[in-house]
Order: sequence, then C-alpha cells, then structure tokens
Amino acid sequence: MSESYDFRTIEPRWQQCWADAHTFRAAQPGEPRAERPKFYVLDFFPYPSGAGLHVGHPLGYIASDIIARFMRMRGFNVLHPMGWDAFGLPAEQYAIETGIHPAITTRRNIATYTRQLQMLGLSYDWSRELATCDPSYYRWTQWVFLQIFNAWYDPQHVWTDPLGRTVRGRARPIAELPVPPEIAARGPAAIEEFRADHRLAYLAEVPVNWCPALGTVLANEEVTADGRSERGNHPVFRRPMKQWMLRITDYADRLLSDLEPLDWPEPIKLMQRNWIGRSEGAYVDFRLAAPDGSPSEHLIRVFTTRPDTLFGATYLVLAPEHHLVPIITTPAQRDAVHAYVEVARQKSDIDRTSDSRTKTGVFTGAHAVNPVNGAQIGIWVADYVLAGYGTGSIMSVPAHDTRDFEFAAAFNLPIRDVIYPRTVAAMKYFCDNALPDEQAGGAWIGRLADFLGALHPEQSPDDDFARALQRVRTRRTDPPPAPPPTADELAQLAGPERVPRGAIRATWMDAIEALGVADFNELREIFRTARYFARRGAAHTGEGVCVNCTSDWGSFDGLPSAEARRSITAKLEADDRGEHTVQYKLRDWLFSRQRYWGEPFPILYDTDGAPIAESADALPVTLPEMDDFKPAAIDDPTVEPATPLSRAAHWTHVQRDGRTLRRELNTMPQWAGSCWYYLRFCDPHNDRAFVGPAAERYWLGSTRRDALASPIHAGAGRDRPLGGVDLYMGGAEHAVLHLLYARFWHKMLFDLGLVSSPEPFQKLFNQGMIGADSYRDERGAYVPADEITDGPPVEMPHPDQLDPRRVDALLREGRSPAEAAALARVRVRTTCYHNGRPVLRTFDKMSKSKRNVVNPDDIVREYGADTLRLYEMSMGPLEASKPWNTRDIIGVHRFLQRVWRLVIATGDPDAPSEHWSLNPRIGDTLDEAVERLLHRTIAKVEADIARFAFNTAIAQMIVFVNEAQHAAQLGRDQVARFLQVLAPFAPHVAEELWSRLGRTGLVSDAPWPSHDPALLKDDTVEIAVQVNGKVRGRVSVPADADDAAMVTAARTVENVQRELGDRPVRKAVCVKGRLVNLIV
RNA sequence: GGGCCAGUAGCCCAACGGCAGAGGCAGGGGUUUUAAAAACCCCCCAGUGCGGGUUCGAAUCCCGCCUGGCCCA
Repeated sequence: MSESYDFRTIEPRWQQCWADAHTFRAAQPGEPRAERPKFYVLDFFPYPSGAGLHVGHPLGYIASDIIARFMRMRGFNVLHPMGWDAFGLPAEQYAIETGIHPAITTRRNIATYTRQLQMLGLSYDWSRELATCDPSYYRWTQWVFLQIFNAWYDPQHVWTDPLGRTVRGRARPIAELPVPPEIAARGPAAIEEFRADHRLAYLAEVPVNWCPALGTVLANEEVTADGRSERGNHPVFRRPMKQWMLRITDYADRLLSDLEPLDWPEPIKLMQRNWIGRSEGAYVDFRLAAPDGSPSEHLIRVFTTRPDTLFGATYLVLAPEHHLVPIITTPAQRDAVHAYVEVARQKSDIDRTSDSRTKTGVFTGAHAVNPVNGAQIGIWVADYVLAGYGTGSIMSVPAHDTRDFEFAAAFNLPIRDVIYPRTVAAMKYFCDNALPDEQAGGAWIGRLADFLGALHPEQSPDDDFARALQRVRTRRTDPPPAPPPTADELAQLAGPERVPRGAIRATWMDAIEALGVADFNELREIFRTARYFARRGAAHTGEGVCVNCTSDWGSFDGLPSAEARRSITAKLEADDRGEHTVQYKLRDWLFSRQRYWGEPFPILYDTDGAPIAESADALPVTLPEMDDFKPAAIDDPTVEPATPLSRAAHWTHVQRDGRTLRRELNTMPQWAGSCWYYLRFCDPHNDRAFVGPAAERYWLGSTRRDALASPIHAGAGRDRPLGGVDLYMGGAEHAVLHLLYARFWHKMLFDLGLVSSPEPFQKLFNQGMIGADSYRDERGAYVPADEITDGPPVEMPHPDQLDPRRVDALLREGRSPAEAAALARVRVRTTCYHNGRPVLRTFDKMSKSKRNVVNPDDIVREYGADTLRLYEMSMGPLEASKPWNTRDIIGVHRFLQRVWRLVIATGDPDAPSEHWSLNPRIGDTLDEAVERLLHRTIAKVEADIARFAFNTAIAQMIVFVNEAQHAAQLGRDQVARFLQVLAPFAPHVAEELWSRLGRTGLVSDAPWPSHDPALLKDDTVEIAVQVNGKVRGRVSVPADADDAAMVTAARTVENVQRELGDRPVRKAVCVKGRLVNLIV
C-alpha cells in the first residue's frame, strides 16, 4: 500500500504542464526575458541508434539539466536545446541490417529517444529540436560547405579580430585570391584551376582508408590502430582515390593556440594538441655521393626534429615508396631493394611503425654526404619510415633515436654519440682530465664515483666539473655529504633497471661497474670513439650538451641541445643546405563518403570535370528517394566504387543554362551536421540564414558580462572569454574528432565574418562513463548480471589470466601448452555466484554481449524519473567512471519518500489523493535549528552545483530531510525553500509538493533561495586537542576563541594533562575552530 | 612503450595539509504488521594500495613502485 508518493501519476502530469506552459522556452533577443544574462548549456546531441538509451547515456543530460534549471532559477535566460545527429553510418548501418529505409528507422529511433528523454523530465526547449537529416537543416549544412568551397586561406594576412587580438592567417573569399599573371594569361579555365587548388574544400587524389565491407572510405580517425573500421571492425585498405578534402591543416596553428584559454579539461586539450602534433624541426639537404665518393648535384631532403643530432647521423633511410629509391639503387642491390619494396607495400602503416616489431630494411648501395662533416653515409630503404610523414626520408641518428638505434643494431651500422646528458658528460670530462694516479688500477672507479657524487645537479657544466673534481681531489677524509643520485641520473648512466639504494659512493660505484668496463683506458676509449650509447645498449633521446660536433663546417660542442637545434638550423639556412620548418601530424580532412545516408554535396561537374558550386537558392540539394540504398560492397579493394547515389537515375544529372551537369555522387561524412548544430539552435527556424546575426551574437558572442555573473564559470575561461556555448556537456569519446572539426568550421565561419566568436565551446565538461559489473564463469562466458547472488568468499580460476611463472614451470615439466594454460590460471577471490557457481566480477562498459545493460524505462517504471535522476547524480563525482548498481537505488528513493512525508500527512490510503492534507507539523513558526540547517543546505548545494559536485549536494539534502523529519515544527516557508533547492534535481516531486503546499506558479520558475552567511556558523565548536600530533582529547570552545583561549581550554582536558605530565609545552599550533596541537 | 586519471569500510562514495566519515547500499538487532513488503529506530565495519620523504601534523604535498580505467603508439 504505497500510501502516498505516486510518481507514476505525478511525473507525466508535470511534464505535460511544463510543455503546455512553455516553461523552458528560451527567449530570443528582443523578446521579454532576453534582457537577462544569457546562459547556453548544450549536450552533445546523440545519434539515435536502434537500441535506445541505456542508463549510462542520460548521465550528462541529467547533470546539464540540473545546471540549466539552477541557472534559470538564478535569473538567467537559459538556452538548453536537444536535437539529433541523424545522418551517418550508425543510422545507416542499422537500416542496412534491418532492411528498412534509414529515413524510416531514423524517425522511429528519434521517437524512442524523444520519449525516453522526455520521461526523464529534462528541461529542453523542444521548440528548437532539429535533426541533421532534415532537408531544412542540411540545406544550411550545404550552404556552409559552399562558404568553405568559396574561400581560400591566406596565411600571410595579418588582422585584428573582433576581440582585439592580432591574428596571422585568415580565410578569405576566393574572389580575393591573387592570381599570378602568367596563369591569368592562360584564360578563365586556368584561373579556375588555380582557384580550385586553393579552395578550403578541394578535390584531391589521395591515399585513403578504403573499407570494402562498409563500401566507403573512412577518415584516419575512424580507423582503429590495428587497421580496421571503428564501426563494425571490418578490414581497411590503403588506396588512392579522388576525394573532397578540407584544408584543416591551414588552421593547425590557430586550433592549437586558441586551445589554451578555453575552460576545458586539461586531458582533452592535451589530446587535441597531440592530435595536431606540432613539431618544430628542419629540412636538411644531403648530397648524393658520386661513385667516386665526391658530392654530386643530386639532393636528398630529409625532415628531422633534431637538427642538433646532425653530427651523429650515420646513414639515411628512405621510405619504400620514396621516388628516389629506384633511381639511386645500385645495380648490385636492385633485386634485393625491389623485393623489399614489394613486400612493404602490402603492410599497413601501423604494422610498419609498431615499436614491438623487429626492424627490417635493405641497403641501396648508394651513399650520401653529411653536410655538416662531409662524412659518407649509406642510404637504406626501410619500412619504418613512412612516405606520408615529413619528406618520406630521414637521417638516422642511432645514438639518439630509439628506432634508429634498433635498426643500427640489427644491421651493424655505426652509432656515434653527439649529445650527452650531464652525468655522462661528467664522465667524459673525467676521462679527459684524470691525473695519472687517478687512472691506475682500481683507483679510478672510486675517484669517478666521488666526482659524480660531488656534482651539484642544478649548476651549469664545464667549470663546475672542474671545481667538483678539484673538491674531490683536495679533500682527504670524511667527504661532505652529497645528494644521492636521482633515478634520472642513474638511468642516464646505467639503464633504467637500476634502483638507488645505500650509500652514495657505493651507488655510483655500482652504477659505473654496471657498465662493465675493465679499466680506465677502456672507458676513455669508449668516449674517444663516441660509442658510449652503443656500449650501454640504448639511445639517449633526451636533451643534453653537444659533443663530437666539430668539423670544418662549424663547432657546437658544449652547447645545450635546444640551443644547438637553433644554431645548426640557422647555419644550414645560411648555407642554403636546409631550412627551419614546422610540421604537423594533422592531415587535411577527408570529407567524402561513398554512402547514401548523408548530405549530398551542393556541387556539379561540367564535362571537363571541374567542380561548380550550386547556387545558394537551389539549396537544399535533396537526397533522392531510393529503395536500394545499400553501399556496393566490393571484395576487390582495387575496384573503383560505385556510390549509391550513382544509381539514382533521375537525380544524377541536372540542366543548368542549357548544359547538362553531373552531380557529385559522394555524400558528406557524419561529422558535417554536428560541426555547426550548436549555431542552428540559436535560431532554428530561420529560413533566410543559417543563423541570424543578432541571435548568434546574443547566444554565442563574447560572454564576459554573462560569464562574470555566472556561478558556473571560474578560472581560465573567465578572464579571456572567446565566446561560444557556455557549457558543453558530453563524453570524452569525442575529444578529438567532433570537437576539432567543429572548432575548425567555427574558425572558418569566424574568418568569413559569419560568426562573432573565434571558438564554439567556452567550457567543456566530460561526464564519466557509467559502466556495470559484468560476470563471467570459469569458462569465460558472460552470465546475466541481474541473476547474480552474493555468497561466501571463494577462490576460482581466472577465465583468461595466466601466471607466467607457472606456465614456464609446467612447460619445463613437459606439459603441453594447452595443459599448461589450463593449469596455470591465476586464482582469484570472489563472492559472486550464478546458479550456485562462483563467477568473476569485472567492471565493463554496458553492452548487450556482456549481458549487463540496464534500461532506463525499467528504472523509471519501478522508481520514477526523479529517483533515477537522483541516483545517477549521487553515484559519485560526475567526471568519474563508476559502476551502476541497481541495488543502491532504493537509498535515494527512500529519501524522496521522506521528502514526501515531510510535506504530506500520511492519510487514509483509500481516500482520493486530493483529500490528503499537509503534514500537521507544517505551520507558520520557523524552527530555529531547521532554519540554520536550511541556510547551510542552500549554501552547500549552491556551491556544489557550481563545481559539478552533485553527489555531495544530494548528501546535504538528505541530511536536511533527516533532521527536519524530527523537528516539532516546520515553517511552510522553510519547506518551500527546501523544495526550491530540490527542484533542479528532482523536479517532478518538487513541483507536486510546491503546488500542494499552496504556492503559486511553478517551482521551476521560482528564484533560487538566498542564504544568510551569519547563520552558517555555530557559536561554539568542538576542537581536537593533540599532543605531539596525536589526538588526545576534545574540548568545546567559542567559535571565535583566540589562540590563547584555545590553549587554555585544551590544557583543562584531563587526558591531555596526563599526557603532558610536567613536561613544558615548547610550542602550540592552533587552527581556529579545528584543533590545538601541543608540542613538548 | 608514452601520457592522463584514480586507488579510503563487504560495495558506491565524503573529507580548505588539521578529530578518517557527509550520504547511500549491504549486514545484524529492534518497533510496527496476521504475514511479507515498505517505513522507522539502533548497532556493526576501515586507519586511507605499497615503500620512502617534507611537516608540529599527510588520505591530501613530493619521489619511487603496484593495481585499475581512459587516450595515444
């Protein structure tokens, strides 16, 4: 007899009420309420998959909804929209699997998602709902594409952006592209061709990731590390194909530098930085050596990030695809090189560059001349060098690059030290300067160890070496204590496996002995021949000082490596033998997909194959209706694909000005629609512009005034707002792709004057993943997570973890590998059982195959949306990954029950609900203790919301209710204020009780209650009394007691007196309101 | 292999460098109930992954290691 809290009736009723009253409709500029400060809080919009939501999906939506509702109560004009990322592979793949047209399945899936989201009481402004597959939306996606197509990037253009910043580089209309006279002279076709080469969207024949099973090419980002498609896990092949590309690399520098002021999680920024992958370096030109060894006129240009190691370059490596390979290979080597190149061609990039793989390669027979020292060095072909990176050729410095070292070791190529870290430099110094008696017998080890120990880590080299050596020589006995070597220093010396232990001198001696040199002369010889790293067996890839870097060309010995990079590069440039350059890992964005379910390109082709932009008033180019929308899966990876659109006979050709033009038959990738949807939400029904300028400026313009008023914003983004969405909430899985692409589009639109802010998303928050425990039996089979029972602890063999030592032992015993694997499984403890058999619990993503999916529909049916919202928010920190545990839900549900009973009298369960009366304790008297706690609760919840700590906010509300339950009297106003605090979290029950309390209007429209800071403090506090740091007693003192009063009070504690005895107190540490620490 | 994050009670999680516990679950006992469930009351439970360091004082800061998660290779 659930006598009261009938969430099944309450929740739909209030959802209907909010919809009818347009409670969450955001005011456009010019409308009433738009004069309030604005706040734009956006969720990553979902792609509506066929499976519907599981309980992990709404985590971010609930959190952002609390923020939206809170900010609304704080007086902001809140924009909180929702829409659908409905084009693209997931929707299409689902359609293909079910055989139903994607337009139908998408609509159906959207309906499911909408129902599920509305069921949760999320305060979206549904009047702004959009779907990327809707022609009224993709009309403008196509329009934006045309803006990109009709623009070029001028890297020299220096301008002042609307924020007053000086920016170098800008997208400009294609009409402003200066055309060289010699091209203009060749006529309009030549001009068009020149322009086509400079447009931000351009066609190029490029090697692509072709996935025959999906019938499309994929972006690098959509291909996994092992060369398979991220979606569907199908094999992917490299092949050249003519494709639309977007010039994102032109924006690499700005995408990098504008990242800094954004209020984003640092790991996400880091991932974007790594993805852009800026590296500073130099091109260096090596002359090919003529057969007689003299330098020829032929150049091989290499790219290196470490020009400081140029003196250590002992051979060159070309990628197998490098165009010079067949030209330079000597006749004797021709067959071997040819065979090698053929094999390498078959391998994937990943396969080729994987660190674990043993290095392969073959000598071309040709030599080049090192420009800095004239050394003749061999030229090799090896597949660890990729054609697509840098120049497709490298100089190899085995002493200072791990891969080069491995290659040199495998082929017995010279390894020459040119950079020494400080400790090694010191050893070399010792070798060069040791006195005869310091070289003798075993004496040198001790003296060298003392010397290394005497070095001060921070100071600069050379004369510090001299002084340290002098100190060591002049002291007779009792050497002054030196700091033990740090792990870093030891690693430089002897490899990473050594761990510092024991006395300093002994440690250094051990380290030196680990080098395995027989006597001083051998050590000196190692340094004389520059073979320290060869001897140590590993490259030194870090910084240091230059050694062995002297030739007729120049001397750089003693320079720190960073400085050497600059001066060597500068000298190469001066000699015209190289140039400074910046490289990016980021590649231009491949923008074509050979699929049906995407935006058609607004592009036509004349018979000559030159692309022509559709006119803006011809948009949208609608997707043709097709019964057969499946991609043509081709097993032969070399066959030119026929896209689905090529089969739409009535669509592929159009008449324009009497000419027959062919349409572009590819479609755009899924990312296109999501690159600008946050703009459309600002003005979703505008049919004259993709977004109205006033709406764009209002919602996305520089938000300084609003940000300062906002309790949500603190820190970085606050001082230098670049505008954009105030809070963007979503999972970390889109850290690179979507967020980088959207920033890129936004910057192009910014350059073209179409948006007013340089960045689209001011603050980003990544909610964690909700996983669930999954359970496997001894064989590794998953069992349903909802059928697990607890039991006594027991050990079971792990389904797939082996104890390597036991495996070895068993194999030595002569067991077969299969037997060994069966017997050597690690035993693990478990308390989980399925049908009486022990099972292993692991934390996993929710997925059907792991049998641990929880459907929100079930939870809402059982406990209600408010309970689900509260549970997800109380699970832990929003950003943390955490396991779903259905059993725990009852806790927050009980809390809501208590809230209900706090307000509503437990009446006759059979009476109609409207006859239930308020809890008789509610009156006009304000309970003093409750009032204090209420103020404290308001303050705490407010502060916790601002820092996204919803879990602790809920804990505080539970405290309040648990206390208020026991109060004899409750003020009606106190209850109302508590409901205001509760409302963002559990809006339905708050709304219901608010109305029953007799309040007018909606609690959703009510302001956030204020609190009095004076009421947050207690008059007296209990402080801890420590003696020598250990707690020995407690005493109550007035909250504002000074140090002396606290000490006096502390001394009265009996146990403290006993601890002190008659020892005098040397010092008393006092922390106001917390503790006194008496030191004796 | 590299980077980032995290390890606190049986479980999920709190704790400005200051009394290890806010809250929830589970467990035990009780009240109520024909009974069960629900509800309510009470109780039990760790010294913070391991080893060092800094400090009057460390879960918190620093160094090293171990384990787990995410990202990159």
